[in-house]
Parts: sequence; C-alpha cells; structure tokens
Amino acid sequence: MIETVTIDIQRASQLLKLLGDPTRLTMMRLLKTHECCVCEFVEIFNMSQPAISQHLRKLKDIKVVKEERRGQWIFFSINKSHEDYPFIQSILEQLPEQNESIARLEAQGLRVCCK
Amino acid sequence: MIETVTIDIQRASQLLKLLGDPTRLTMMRLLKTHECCVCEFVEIFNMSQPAISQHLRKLKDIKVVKEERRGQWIFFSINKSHEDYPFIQSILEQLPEQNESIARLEAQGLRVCCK
DNA sequence: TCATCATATAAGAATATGCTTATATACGCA
DNA sequence: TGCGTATATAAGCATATTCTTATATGATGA
Repeated sequence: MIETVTIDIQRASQLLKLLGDPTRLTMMRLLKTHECCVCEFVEIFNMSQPAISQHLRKLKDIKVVKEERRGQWIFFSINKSHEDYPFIQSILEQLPEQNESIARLEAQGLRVCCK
Repeated sequence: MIETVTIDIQRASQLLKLLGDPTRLTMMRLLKTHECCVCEFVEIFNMSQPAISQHLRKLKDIKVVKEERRGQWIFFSINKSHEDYPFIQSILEQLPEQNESIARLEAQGLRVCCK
C-alpha cells in the first residue's frame, strides 16, 4: 500500500499564498538551484532593497528559506529540512529554470557578489 | 529525452495566489472528487452565499472550474481541459481528502441538493 | 402570472499587501 | 575609530482582498 504524502490544507494555503507572488515565486525558483544574496535579487528584479528584503522576510518567517551570513553578505537558500519541503519542491520543479537571470548577473560582473 | 512540463512563472503565481486561500483551496480539493453547487458550499464553509459566490467567480474567471446549470442549481466542477490542469492537479493530489465535509452534508440531508 | 428558491452582482467597509522613503544595524577595512 | 557597504526595520500610502448588506436575475411550480 502506497502512502501518499499529504499536507494540511491550512498550511498548504498559507504556503501557496506566499508563492502566489511573482517575485517570491521567482526567488524560490532561483534559490532551488542557486544561493543568492539580497543585492543580487535587487539587480535581478530591478527592485528596491527594502522591497526585496521584505519579500525575503516573509519567506524566512515561515522558514522556507534560511540565511547564512558570510562577511557583509547574507546568502539565502532553500530550507530543505522544512516539513513541507516536498510540497514546495513539487511546485518549483514545474517552473522553468531562471538561468538567464543568473547569466545576466554574471555578464554584468555582479554575481558572487556585489563588487 | 524526457520533456518536463513547465508552466510560465507569471501564470503559475496567478494560480497559486488563487489557491492560496483556505476556502478556495478546499473548494478545489472538494471539486477534485465531487461536483458541488453553491448552496452546498454555503453549508460546508458556513459562509454567506455572496461570499461563496465571489470565491467561485474568481475560480471561474481564470477557468479552473466550470459550471453547469441543472434546473435551479448550478453545479461546479474542475475544468480538466485547462491548460494548467496538470499543475493544479499536482497540487491538489497532495491535499487530504475532504470527505468528512461531504459526509456531514449527506448526514444532514443537504446533499444533492438543497432540499 | 406570482411566489419562492438558487445564484449573481453591486456597493461599501475593514483589513491585508506591497511598495515607498527614512533610518537603524552589522560587518569589513583603512 | 570611523567610513562605506549590505541588509533590516519602521512608518506611511496606494491598492487589493474579502467580507457584509442590499438587490437583481433566472428557474420552478402553484
């Protein structure tokens, strides 16, 4: 008998609500394959630093991302230990890669990081 | 070579935003296995008829559900022809069944429909 | 045709969301 | 120690969301 993993509907709707924003969803898709810091997101989304910071805070609040300071930068990554990581992952893997964003950053010399 | 189905990030975030509400998400999970009419939802969610109607309208607007009038009732069901149905389905199938809601309705004699 | 039931729509109010600008904090380096 | 860079937080504002109440529409059946 196969046990299908399920997620409580309240928690699921909370997660979907957070992912239901193009900026945050793209962030999550990017973080699926790349660690990024705030200033990189600022470039990628062409959005103000506080706006980016506030989006990241929401993702941090429900612990779907984690942060790690390295020198003056804070790198974000997906929290693979999150109870609902399989659910999140199943969504993200259906989204197209966002490699152009990263490539553009690198072309501009703005990747890894924030010179 | 396996072609993974992907969905545009803008469309995905729009869908996730709509599913990111506990009422609408539960509706969709219910509709996955049962056709329902408005008055049934009113009972299930213990919510006003206009509130239910407005939630359904949002789901209808992006065509993830369809409606069919039968007599005085309008039955809703999931639109399996929707371009993004696989995406939606992949989310819904991770959610627990909502059979208790239906069972409760039937116990009250309020199912199929609205006597 | 009229009354009733199921549903939709409109308008308004309370709250939530997502920016903005200004400022605070934390680190690295001279 | 003091300055510059990276990031966070606070306050305010515009807009979006989700109810509410009131009313309109559409079908049924006497």
